[in-house]
Amino acid sequence: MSDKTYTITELAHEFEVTPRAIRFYEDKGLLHPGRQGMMRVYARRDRARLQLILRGKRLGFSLAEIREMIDLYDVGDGRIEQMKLTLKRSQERLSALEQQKRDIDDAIHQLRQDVRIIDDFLKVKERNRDAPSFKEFVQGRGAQLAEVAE
Amino acid sequence: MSDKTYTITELAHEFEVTPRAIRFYEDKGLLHPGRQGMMRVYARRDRARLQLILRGKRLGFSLAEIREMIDLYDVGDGRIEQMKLTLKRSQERLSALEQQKRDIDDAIHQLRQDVRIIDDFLKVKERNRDAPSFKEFVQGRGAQLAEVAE
DNA sequence: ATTCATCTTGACGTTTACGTCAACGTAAAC
DNA sequence: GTTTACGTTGACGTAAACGTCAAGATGAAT
Repeated sequence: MSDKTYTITELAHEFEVTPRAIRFYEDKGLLHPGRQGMMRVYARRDRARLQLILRGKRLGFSLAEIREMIDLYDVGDGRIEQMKLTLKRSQERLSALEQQKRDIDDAIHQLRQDVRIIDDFLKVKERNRDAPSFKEFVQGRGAQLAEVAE
Repeated sequence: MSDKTYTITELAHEFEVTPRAIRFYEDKGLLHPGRQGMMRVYARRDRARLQLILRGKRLGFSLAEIREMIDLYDVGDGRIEQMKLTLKRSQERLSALEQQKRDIDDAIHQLRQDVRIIDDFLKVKERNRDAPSFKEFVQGRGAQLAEVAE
């Protein structure tokens, strides 16, 4: 059951990528769709993989890295040593992702702060045409704005 | 006070990039260090910018995107209309980052789950040489593993 | 039978983000 | 004064990730 299949353009439309890109992922070993004559046939599994690929891209990973990640799932019923290696690699990936999460949390935090400062400044200016300059306004609020702006 | 400066190789070592890369960022308008004769002189501000650039890269943004982000800080004391635009752009960036955060949270969640499954499986195997196959083991634990593996 | 839509496989082009020389300037060290 | 260390500007090379034709196969529609 649930043996639904997709053509390449169906998937392309659904995920807003070009068929060319999908074939390219196959060339690079990230997808292995079935064939029906010449045509590629994508199953549920391939769809799931494509989702993984695109999420990986959104997170800034290279196709080679994404391939490594996907290969972790291809353990099948390999030997135990192989699975231990997979486990180790997975844990390393996890650490990298957690680092990235810290990066993004920082970025969000700072950007929120800066957005707020600009917003506040604009509000002040609205009711007081000759309020302090932006630079004075920024000083003492310890934003990244003050560090990066000249 | 705090007018410390850096040479290009100092920064390169500190952040583990090549001088070539730093010059490249300048070519692309992401940095504007001072000069002392021929040589570039990097101040606190430039260092902060370089940090922003590298964090942006770790998050998978292109240099062009990072430049747009940095330019948001270059508002200076521009006209109010300009600052309103900056505010809007910043809020859009914020939305994008929040989307990315959801992506990464998902990825971390799933990877943790999968790591746990593999770990459990290996433990079972350790005390019971002819335990169920990995595929059977995975079934019914609803991991992504089951979807993506063939 | 032929037109049309959709697929296929090359093959070459393009953009991004640097790496890698080459040739030269400058300032301190011997 | 010349070697050494570090800087500079081109200019060309390259890997990744596709885009963009070109030329042909296939199956459904007219």
